[in-house]
Amino acid sequence: MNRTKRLLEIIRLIKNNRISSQEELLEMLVKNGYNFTQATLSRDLRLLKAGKISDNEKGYIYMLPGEITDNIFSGENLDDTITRGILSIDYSGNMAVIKTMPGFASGIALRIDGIKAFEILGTIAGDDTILVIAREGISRQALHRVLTTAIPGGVKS
Amino acid sequence: MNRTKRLLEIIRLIKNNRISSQEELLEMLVKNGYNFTQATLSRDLRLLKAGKISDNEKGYIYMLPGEITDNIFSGENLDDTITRGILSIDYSGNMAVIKTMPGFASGIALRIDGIKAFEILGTIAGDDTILVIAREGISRQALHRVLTTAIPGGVKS
DNA sequence: ATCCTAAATGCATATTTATGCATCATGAAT
DNA sequence: ATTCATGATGCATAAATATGCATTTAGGAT
Repeated sequence: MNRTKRLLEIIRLIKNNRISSQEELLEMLVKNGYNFTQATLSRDLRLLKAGKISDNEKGYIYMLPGEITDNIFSGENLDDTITRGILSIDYSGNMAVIKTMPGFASGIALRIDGIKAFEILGTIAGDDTILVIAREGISRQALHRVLTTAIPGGVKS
Repeated sequence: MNRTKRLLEIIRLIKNNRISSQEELLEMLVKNGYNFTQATLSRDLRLLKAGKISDNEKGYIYMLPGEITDNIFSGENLDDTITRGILSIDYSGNMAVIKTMPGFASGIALRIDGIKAFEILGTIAGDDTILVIAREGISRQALHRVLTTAIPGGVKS
């Protein structure tokens, strides 16, 4: 039983494809070695808060909450600022502690919240420190990958 | 036979309400004097490129392209928001992560601190997130019970 | 007016998604 | 270890949504 892994795969598939039905998505997952039913997939999608939005090519496709708000925070100038604002990322237990330049923490936390990553339960920002709490079962590597994705330009960890 | 007028009414209804099914929407429209069937409504919604997105209260609701981002906060009256301000509670390890509407975290954390529960070591509040750290050995269920007590009527998870 | 065409709609039904219930797995409490 | 509670899942089916086809409607063109 590996629900977390399956959910992450579902996220990946939705992000990288235009999927217009659960049947279609299920087929992909089965092809990738997962074995379960549409009923479970329906529940998975609800967990991920996936929605269906209009698409020119395929009528309607699934999307994840993060994909919508994403571009709001993804201004190029902002990216540079954020990258430079981050001083370090360290891990402890299922948390990451991000040190930033004074005053940058809340802005960067906003950015991290913006991607609405399944792996991240939430963030709390002070003035120059952010605490990122990972969902249970998420590995340090996975968390780190999500964070570096959220913060373009990469980080020297 | 005034499709345009009907479409505008549909837009108005979707913008001002949280509608979770065509049946529900159709009922409203019929009550407003329109007379047609679900089949037509389905076609109307496709025309408007309406989509369905996740909603905390009603599961999934219809939305129109463009007003995607403001859906979470629309239609809330700010009076009973202390409880309504809570969007979700998740658990990881011996912590709970409470997501709130922006700005409400500290107020709600204050309330949680107020009950001085033995089970809770402390809370940290950002702008829209609260981290609740449980005493060692406290089960997730116990923590959840304490929190639901601290926040009457606030949580359904 | 008559005819023609394209859009709009209803009806019946297909397709898609959600869910009640039973079962099995997992982990905590005793 | 045993009992209990909780969560995850499948199965069967309900609920929700989309659609093929026939019919009607609204404008034009003659």
